[in-house]
Amino acid sequence: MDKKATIYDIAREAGVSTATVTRVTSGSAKVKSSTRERVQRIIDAHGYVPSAAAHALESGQTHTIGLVMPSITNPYFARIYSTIYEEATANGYYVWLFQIHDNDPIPPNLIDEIIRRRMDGVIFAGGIWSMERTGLADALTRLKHHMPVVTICPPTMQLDCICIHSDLVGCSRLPVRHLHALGHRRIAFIGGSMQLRDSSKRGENFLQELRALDLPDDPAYHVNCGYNAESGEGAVLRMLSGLERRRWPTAIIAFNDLMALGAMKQLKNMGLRLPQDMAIIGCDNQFFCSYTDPALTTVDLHPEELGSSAVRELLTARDRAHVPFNLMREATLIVRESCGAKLGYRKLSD
Amino acid sequence: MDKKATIYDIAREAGVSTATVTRVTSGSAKVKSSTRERVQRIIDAHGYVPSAAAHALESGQTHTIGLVMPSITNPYFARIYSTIYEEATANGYYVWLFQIHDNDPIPPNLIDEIIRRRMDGVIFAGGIWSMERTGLADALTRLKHHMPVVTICPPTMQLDCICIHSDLVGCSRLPVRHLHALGHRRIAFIGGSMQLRDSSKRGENFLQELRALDLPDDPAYHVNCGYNAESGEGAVLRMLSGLERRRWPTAIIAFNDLMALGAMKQLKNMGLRLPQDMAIIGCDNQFFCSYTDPALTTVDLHPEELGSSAVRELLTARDRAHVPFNLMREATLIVRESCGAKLGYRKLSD
DNA sequence: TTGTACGCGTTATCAG
DNA sequence: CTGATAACGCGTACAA
Repeated sequence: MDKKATIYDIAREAGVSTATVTRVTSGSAKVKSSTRERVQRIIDAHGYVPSAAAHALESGQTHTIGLVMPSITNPYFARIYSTIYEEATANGYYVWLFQIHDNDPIPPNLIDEIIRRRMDGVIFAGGIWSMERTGLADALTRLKHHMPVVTICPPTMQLDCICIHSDLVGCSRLPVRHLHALGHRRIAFIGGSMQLRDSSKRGENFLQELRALDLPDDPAYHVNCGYNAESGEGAVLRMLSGLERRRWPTAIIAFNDLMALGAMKQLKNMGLRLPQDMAIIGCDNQFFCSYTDPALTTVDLHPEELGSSAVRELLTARDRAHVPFNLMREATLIVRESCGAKLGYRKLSD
Repeated sequence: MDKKATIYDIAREAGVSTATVTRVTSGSAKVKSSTRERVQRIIDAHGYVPSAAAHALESGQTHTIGLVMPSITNPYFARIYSTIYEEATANGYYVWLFQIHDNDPIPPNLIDEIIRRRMDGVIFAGGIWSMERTGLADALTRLKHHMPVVTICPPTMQLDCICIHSDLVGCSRLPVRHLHALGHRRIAFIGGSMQLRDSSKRGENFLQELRALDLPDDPAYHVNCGYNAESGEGAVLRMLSGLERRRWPTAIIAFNDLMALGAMKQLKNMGLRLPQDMAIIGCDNQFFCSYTDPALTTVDLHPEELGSSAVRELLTARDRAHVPFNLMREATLIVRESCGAKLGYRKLSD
């Protein structure tokens, strides 16, 4: 951590101009090979590396894209981050991750920071619940003034930017149809922070699907809560203990796999056998789905593809006119054992 | 994305000098309040935010710390990242995450990038397996020339920097003693990429613990493999199918919870009851441990505390002489149900 | 309380 | 092939 050499030091020591040093470091222009070697030797001796700040100042580019999302402690977001990182790196960009907390407003100085750093673009990713976040719309508006913005979220708000999202309809339809085909009639839905019948696309779609199949649309079957394993436990407990046994649902669709995990634990604690007494479906196809007992049937939203598309759209956004648009990736049902489909199990329509 | 206003534009439009604009944005020095308001109005109108690059160039500080670690797709690292992020943010620093791939050498241009960006410090975190990574020592040496470096890893290599690590002895001792106290005598160890009896502290400690308790130290009980759930499945299958049933271990210690998860699945597939037929202990105390069936007994290495300590040490490193040292956080055994301790279950010493 | 002028480290342009 | 020099945007002495 001695005082670091600058391009001037290198130039002076090598007896050349700074321009020539740049020519060597950037590798591009023609330099007599003897000069190049001499300069390179000095560079190596000092461990000289050009400063990104000075370069950014001069070029106006930082080769950095910002990524704003909830904690990667949630493995769904970890997957999105990872894929964005890979795609960006492959294109010569670096990703800078900023975390926001669920239910908290977007910190205004976070937005400032992204602008201050003059990033070349930003991706906002967040589940449906965060889209109603205080300050989101303002944040995007400010950001859009400075750089291209891509969001990974349901197109429920008019965000006026490129929006890449998963298949919210399929995400509700697939599990409902699957359960219906297996003979289930009383199907419950737990999780999310949405108000069903209100703003949430996901909830709306679930209800719509139920109605399309002529299934009971009992408010007692909808538990509105968080989206982690603990909420899953609580949701099941609250729902079932508030219901006579004969009115219990025979299947539960969870907002995500985390909730399903909690729900399964609670159901087992209550002495229910899975999938015989209760079928369950999660969402996200997380790594642990194959390892639950029974293995969890779930919906894959293909977050990896959302992430890499987001990067590609962002990186090409500069060359296009600003035309906001939406892109959707279809959902896929991953059938495992938590509904009994593979056991040939079929619920009596009781 | 119009051309962005610079401090000059603001100054000109407000009829003041750039110095005054700085005084307003930095909020510090005395400015006549009428001037301040006028300038601020122009700033707001343009959405002007000073450039970090220019600032960094001028101040020599980026308020950025780099973090290099394996994919946060592994929830253990996700936890470390999150806590580092929080601690850094609380101190006015931002964290820039760089991912390295297991078993790959450290990409040299990654190191260049960190130096180029003139970060104020770097934290290297990585499990024991990555410490033998090609190029790690070189990378650290280069980096140390430019900025303070803190590593979160076992102090097995002479890295000559501040090293924060978890309790590798306790991490082996705790589970072995626990199982021993429950009556287990044949204890196996799966996972990691280490060569037991060789470089790995973790493996060494396990063997040492076995010997201290006079337990059989059978090479067939040590399966060297990866460290994810799939490896756990494979390890169990390979180990048990290579052994007559009467020689099977009665307990398995897994390198981490991921492996334990896979192991449990495989054990159940083979028709074993947990914990009656096989006890199992993981490591890391990940969120899913409470949700496995049976709930997984594990060791908590307190990665959160490692992370926040790392940040604190890094941020104060500049003010101290360069004295490399090690810091250790003790491990804790988290007893759940996968060994039967809570059921009062006690293995016959067969 | 405000303004002037220079340095921060690079790259690009233009001239040689 | 190489060198001089002007930006790039900001903060900070120093002066007024």
